[in-house]
Amino acid sequence: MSSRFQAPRGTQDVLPAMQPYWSAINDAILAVTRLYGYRRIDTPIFEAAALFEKGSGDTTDIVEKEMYVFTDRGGEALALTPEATPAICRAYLEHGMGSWPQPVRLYTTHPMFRYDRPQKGRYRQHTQFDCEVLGSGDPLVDAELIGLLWDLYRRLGLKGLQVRLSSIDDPGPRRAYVDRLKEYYRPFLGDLSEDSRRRFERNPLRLLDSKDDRDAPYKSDAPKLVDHLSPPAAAHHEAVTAALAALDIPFVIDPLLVRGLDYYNRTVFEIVPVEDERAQSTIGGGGRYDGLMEILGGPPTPGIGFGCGFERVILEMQKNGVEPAEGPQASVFVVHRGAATAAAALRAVAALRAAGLPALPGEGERSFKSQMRSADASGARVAIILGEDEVARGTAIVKDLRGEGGQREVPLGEVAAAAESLLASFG
RNA sequence: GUGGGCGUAGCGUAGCGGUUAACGCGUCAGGUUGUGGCCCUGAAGAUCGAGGGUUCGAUCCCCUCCGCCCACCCCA
Repeated sequence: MSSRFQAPRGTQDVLPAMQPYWSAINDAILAVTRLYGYRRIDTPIFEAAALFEKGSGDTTDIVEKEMYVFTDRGGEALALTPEATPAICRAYLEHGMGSWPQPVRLYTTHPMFRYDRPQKGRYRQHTQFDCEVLGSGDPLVDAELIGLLWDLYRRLGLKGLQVRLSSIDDPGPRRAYVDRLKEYYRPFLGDLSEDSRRRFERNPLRLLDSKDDRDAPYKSDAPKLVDHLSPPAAAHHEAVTAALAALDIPFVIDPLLVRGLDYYNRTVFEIVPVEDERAQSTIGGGGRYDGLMEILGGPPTPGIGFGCGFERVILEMQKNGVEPAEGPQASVFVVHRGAATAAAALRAVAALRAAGLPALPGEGERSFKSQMRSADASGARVAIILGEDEVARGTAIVKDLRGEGGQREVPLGEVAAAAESLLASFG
């Protein structure tokens, strides 16, 4: 057992039984992106490692300790994509999308790789639905983007979700705020948790996000970034909240919301189940990144985007009791027995499929009983039975598997038509 | 990376320091002459996660590793 191969840690097989969830999400994505005017883009599974080191920020956890980096045979330093935004921005610059009509709305679904300790809702390979709007700094775009994601969840039947919104200002004013925050915390440094002391040096904004009880007393009185925004960022934030209100999207301002990527400015948001205390429950999040294109060597180009994890959305769907319909099953099962019937069975199955009916052949070596059991297990509603006697007569039996099991004999050439009319009679 | 819990056939479980490790579901095969769903019978299927140690003897005790789960960190 365990000496056999297993899927690598933190990865999983998506078995047939789970595929309806994936299809439901993909269908909903297709519908919603079409309605909102987003066009699909697919970027490579791996990119230059430096793209993420520069783009995501080389002090972020994603880059510092979670990236799958490797050197290929040509000596290139590559990384399995840990997040989509830098890759899509790279594509924007590489293909001159700046000369397309602005803004450019793009989406993708893409596997993401992060070398993290797996737990529920967190995997080393996961799949994200990702949307980016490039070339617009309009706050209405922020609201529209959030609205798209909200719409998606609604279509998937998710309830009890909440948008958490904040603004982390622009880099200059944010630095000023961070200084003020550090001044506030400096006198208490000795009382803080070890983690928070580390944050004080490396990422002071995270101080506000601490879950350690020792830090709690200081959090409430700390100056909040949203309350001290620079005038342009404040106006932007106001406009976003007004737009969300106009769209009837319920949201709360969460001053403690800090996202873990360096490139964010102004709008940041997450969508979470309201009554879920689990740590890994965020099912979508993103923000604005007006400075990223320049970091990547391009012209100043504002942008905003989000990532949404399929696996977590599925967990949420299950929690909500959403059960996507199974895909199409065989509706006709062709039972046959004996060497002389093999060719007729093949032709019957082919004729059924040609008529658009999902059809499955039985295994001619097995008994009729066994094949009929298979027919039942397959979910088929009609069985075609080809015994040696029938084939010799040039006929086949068409049997109703739903009710009492009535059957009739028809000429071989009429099998598909007979099955079709029987299926039609079921309504 | 840190701390804690867990790991018995495909799935869900029982079990005990000592004869052939049990049950349900599932799978396969039968239940008379060529026919499903219910029912009955039978069979296959587990080196009791892996490796090492303690012991006369370990699935059950100890160590290491692997994996899963939970929390932290962080994130989708």
